[in-house]
Amino acid sequence: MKDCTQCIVRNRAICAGLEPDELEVLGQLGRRQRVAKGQTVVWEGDDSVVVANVIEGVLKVSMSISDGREQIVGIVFSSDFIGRPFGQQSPYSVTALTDAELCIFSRSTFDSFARQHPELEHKLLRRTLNELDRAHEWMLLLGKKTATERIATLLLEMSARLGETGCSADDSTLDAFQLPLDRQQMGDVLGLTIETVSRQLSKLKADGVINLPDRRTVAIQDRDRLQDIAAAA
Amino acid sequence: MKDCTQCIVRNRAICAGLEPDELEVLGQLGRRQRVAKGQTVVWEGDDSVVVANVIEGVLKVSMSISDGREQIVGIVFSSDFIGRPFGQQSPYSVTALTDAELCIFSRSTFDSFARQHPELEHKLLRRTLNELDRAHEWMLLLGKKTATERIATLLLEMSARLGETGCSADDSTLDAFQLPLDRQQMGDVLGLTIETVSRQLSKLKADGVINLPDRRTVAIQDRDRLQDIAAAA
DNA sequence: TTGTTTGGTTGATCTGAATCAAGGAATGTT
DNA sequence: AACATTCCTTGATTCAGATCAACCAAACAA
Repeated sequence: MKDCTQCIVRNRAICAGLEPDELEVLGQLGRRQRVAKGQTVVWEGDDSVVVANVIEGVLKVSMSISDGREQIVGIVFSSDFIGRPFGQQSPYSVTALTDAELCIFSRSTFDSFARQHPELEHKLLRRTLNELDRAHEWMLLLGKKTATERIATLLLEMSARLGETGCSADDSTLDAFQLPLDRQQMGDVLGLTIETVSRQLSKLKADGVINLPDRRTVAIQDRDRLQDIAAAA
Repeated sequence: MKDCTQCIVRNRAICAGLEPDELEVLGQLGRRQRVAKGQTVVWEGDDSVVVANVIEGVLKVSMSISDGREQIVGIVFSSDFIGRPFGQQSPYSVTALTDAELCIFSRSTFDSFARQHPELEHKLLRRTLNELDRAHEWMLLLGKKTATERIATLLLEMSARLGETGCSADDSTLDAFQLPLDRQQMGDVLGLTIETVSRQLSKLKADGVINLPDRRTVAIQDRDRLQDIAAAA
């Protein structure tokens, strides 16, 4: 990798806060890699050989049962971190939902660099704590929410996360956006089938809460109502 | 607190690995506190004022929806860490399932101590990564597993975690143990109702996979079969 | 243009778990 | 011992979401 100082996720990824000389060293350890939509970069159960920063694109983190049932346990965006540091095996797979660009490190190399740079470990800790919070939210959704509530929650979450740019000012929650997920994947995040997802979306559209100009785009028409539905109010 | 070096979770809690002088300082910052079964030590949505190590006992970590639906998102045992460091608010409640003893720190005090002790943050990071792995496992369970599979998974998990003592040698998965949860709480962990939990337990008993000598105790009769059920094999 | 494929919708039916409803068995109280 | 109370089990019924089954529409290929 040439120059981390020019990286577009420089201020949002875990590398933020490193001193120029440290960044220089880290830059030498990583390499940029493009991955095509659909490509899997980490396999569940395999040795955890790489970790990475997401520079561009959206990826899914998923786990599955032997008979093929799959649960998406996370969706990762630009500037997020992927992979399982400090662990022998990766408990999940990571697959690109869109074409993506990553900044990849060998896991063991990254581990030892991190151990020598407390600031980096601190960033990673905060990030992991946030992810854990999100996982807990999702457990509440999967354990207790109805299909409508789940769909509403997902749409609001996607709207918020696709709107995050890191530039504090315009962390505008988007009212119209492209879903990086197809219906099957939405089902796999929400613990629902493709048909239920489709029906619930149609219902929200019929009720005037959202609009669906085409397969992949969602336009939120009545955010307050969507929020009420998501919160079961 | 008098003397951390005598603490029974000394070698398993995040304080493990601190130098004697650091441990001395940390000891001054914390205080021991007993909590009775049923008592809540952290409230969802409140300012995150305390964090703690669990010295003795079992606690639940839970989140809820305004209408009262509750999901248990974690169960915490002796030597585990509770609370949300580096965060303004606690996203969950923590409630004692048995009488318990904690080693409590003010959150802000703990945060700054941690920032000055990379070794501690590293321990906390590893612990948080493990918890995240467990949360992901549970998302798979909540999103995709059947009632029987969920019960089987819970019993195996409780057997394993109650068996962990930190002494590497006897991390024996227990074949008989006392559940720290009642039926309602089992339902709240598994995303099931009390009736379904009861029926599935009765079924496993009828099939000779487990025995239920009394309300709270479980004896695993056929661990292989239980594992097959949990893994959907 | 006409197939073909892929992804999405909608309808009909089924089913696993929820809900509703009684009891029963421990545990605690007077 | 008699009575609550709490917790659990079991049965009957219902229902939200799964499954099964067509069909539709956009994207692509020939």
